[in-house]
Amino acid sequence: MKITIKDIAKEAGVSVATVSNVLNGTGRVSEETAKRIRRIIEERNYVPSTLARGLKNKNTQLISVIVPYLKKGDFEENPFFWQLVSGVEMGTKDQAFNVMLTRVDRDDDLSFVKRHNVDGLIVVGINADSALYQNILDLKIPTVFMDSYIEQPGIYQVHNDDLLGGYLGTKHLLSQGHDRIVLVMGRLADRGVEYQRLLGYKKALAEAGLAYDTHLVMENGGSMLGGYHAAQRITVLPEKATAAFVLSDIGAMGLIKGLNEMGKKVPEDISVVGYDDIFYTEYMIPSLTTIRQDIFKKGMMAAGLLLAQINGEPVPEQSIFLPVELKVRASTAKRLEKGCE
Amino acid sequence: MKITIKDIAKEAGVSVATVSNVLNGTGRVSEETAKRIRRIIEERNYVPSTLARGLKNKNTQLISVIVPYLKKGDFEENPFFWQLVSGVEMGTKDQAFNVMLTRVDRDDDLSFVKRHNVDGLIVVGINADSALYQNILDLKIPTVFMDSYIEQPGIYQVHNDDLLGGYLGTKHLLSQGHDRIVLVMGRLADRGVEYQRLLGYKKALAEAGLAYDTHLVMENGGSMLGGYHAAQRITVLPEKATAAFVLSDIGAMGLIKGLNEMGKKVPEDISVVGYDDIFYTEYMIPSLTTIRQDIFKKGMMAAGLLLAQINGEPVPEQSIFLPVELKVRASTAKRLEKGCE
DNA sequence: GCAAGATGATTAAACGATTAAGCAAGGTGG
DNA sequence: CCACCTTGCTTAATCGTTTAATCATCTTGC
Repeated sequence: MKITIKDIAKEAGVSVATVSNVLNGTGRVSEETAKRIRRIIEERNYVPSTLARGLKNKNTQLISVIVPYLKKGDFEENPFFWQLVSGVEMGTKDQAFNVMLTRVDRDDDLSFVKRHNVDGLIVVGINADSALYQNILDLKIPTVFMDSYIEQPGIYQVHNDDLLGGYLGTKHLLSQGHDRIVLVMGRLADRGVEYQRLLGYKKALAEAGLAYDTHLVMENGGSMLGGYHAAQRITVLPEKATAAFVLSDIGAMGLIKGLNEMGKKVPEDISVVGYDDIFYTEYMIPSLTTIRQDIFKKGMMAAGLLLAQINGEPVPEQSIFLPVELKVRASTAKRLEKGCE
Repeated sequence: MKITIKDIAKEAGVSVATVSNVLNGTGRVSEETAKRIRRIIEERNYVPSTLARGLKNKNTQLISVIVPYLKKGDFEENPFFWQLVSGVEMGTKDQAFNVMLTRVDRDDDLSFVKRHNVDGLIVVGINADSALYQNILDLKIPTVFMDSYIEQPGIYQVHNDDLLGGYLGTKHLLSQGHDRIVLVMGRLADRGVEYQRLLGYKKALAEAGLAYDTHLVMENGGSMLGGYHAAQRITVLPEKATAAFVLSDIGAMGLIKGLNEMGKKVPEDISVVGYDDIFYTEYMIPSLTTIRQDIFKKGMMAAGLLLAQINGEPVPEQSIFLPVELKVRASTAKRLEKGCE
């Protein structure tokens, strides 16, 4: 049977109010009494219940990370999320907050937020035009969006500089002499992370005086399987391409696998750049040139931003942009003359 | 301001007890009143607070998954955990339970369990001889251990048949003509998953009439970096080995990378078998022969077992063993005559 | 026509904390 | 010496829900 504040009070010969006061450092309690109570708390290994506390105070020291399902009932394989969630968990650790992990589908209900009186939300990769987005806003609790590029004011957000990422990846390939660069992405949209990266891609092309060719942009390549299928599409292109920029590392992995099976060598025949720098890119064969974002750190930052909001601390920045970095590895190489046209 | 049971009661013109009764289906409420109350609940979008409910009932519809840190402050990169946690989350979904994710270090305190009145625990990969294990047992709440091979009776556990896995992997290599098979593992112990797999390895060797050679067993190869370093150790072996069985896929990936850098071809020069069948093994180059365990399903089973316990349902099996399966892919091949001695 | 049982509701205590308000005892100033 | 302030505690209400106990009506059987 769990030990409560009453037990402590009884043993110390004081009222529960006094115990509560030493617990919260409020009110006037003599040092002598306080010491005695603290000793008993220690001895009895008493931990106040957040349930009872939360009922009174309207806070639960619980935040929830909301991660979308890829497809109904299908789980998102991208290790990206694991790193992110690990970061969030890390970011809450020293503040005695705990993390609830919730995977939601587009039309899932969010009643768990009310039910559990969750203090705040970290939402990953939700499009601003989805019904889910509105449902989340309607909850009216502290929320941080990650990788959402929401334009509405007053929204707390954390992202990386995705436009720069798209630019750097493309620039790198251009600098190696590639001028027909396939862009493999998940879904072509007019917003969101992939859109930003697309803008970066276009910017780099424009700077190099190259035209933006929609034939080179391939959708449904965000997953490993999607990237794999993109390999075929690349090889049947009317005009040969010598490089591909895949907007996710897992997609890049799939693509390289597919190219391999079709007898194309990476990077000799075709260079590939990924995106994210998930944990194993260095160990791929060939190791993957990619745009690094510090995913773990991003999770920690989001947690920090959320907790500050919850604790009512002044939070100046409403939108945090973290840097990205080009990691050049073995999957990209100078365009060989033999390879062209 | 959150809407409470009182608001519903007032609007329906009844007492809160009546509302509570229709909420819980207990007590006698006329169909007419019940219908009216349900309508109002629907309209007002009322969700009862688990906080208040839990305070009275001693349950919170919250379970916690406890995942160990690899090192202090360092996050465990293995996507294994993500699949597992996803499985657990999936397994709780239809029962309105939520999942708290907690990464704990050996000496971390578990007070969050008491604080949040967590209903149950799913614990991954904790050794039975650790202090953490005792601390968890001392909490005296429903718990399911995964991959722990605890011999104490009365403990609920879920694992795969790791001995069989070790056996199948080794047998496969033997059947391809390899007779010096390196075993790369995390830590040599006398218990736990790796020990079981080691037993399987030994069993297969014994059946083939081969001696168990401790020089072939390499520790600290559980991580990607560990596997990478094992490559060197393998190549300097006094008597050449033509195959390696790595007890984790990420270790195998590291090993293959290492071998590659040392000019050794997989599988031509050396065959490699992994363990787990994490999501990308098929996309590795070469694709990885491995022992498949259905990690997602394991998570779901663990959740099911835990919830049954929490709900007081009769749970006959205290230890669930899930099958494993050998997935033969491209990282293993027949031993070439040129390769021996 | 009346006791007894059903039916459908209400009242009130309880869960484990917090916190405003109250109160007793000792100290201080005029 | 008395009013008043401190100090250190207690009392009691409250948070949102459940549930045992109670109660008022209405049926029903005899």
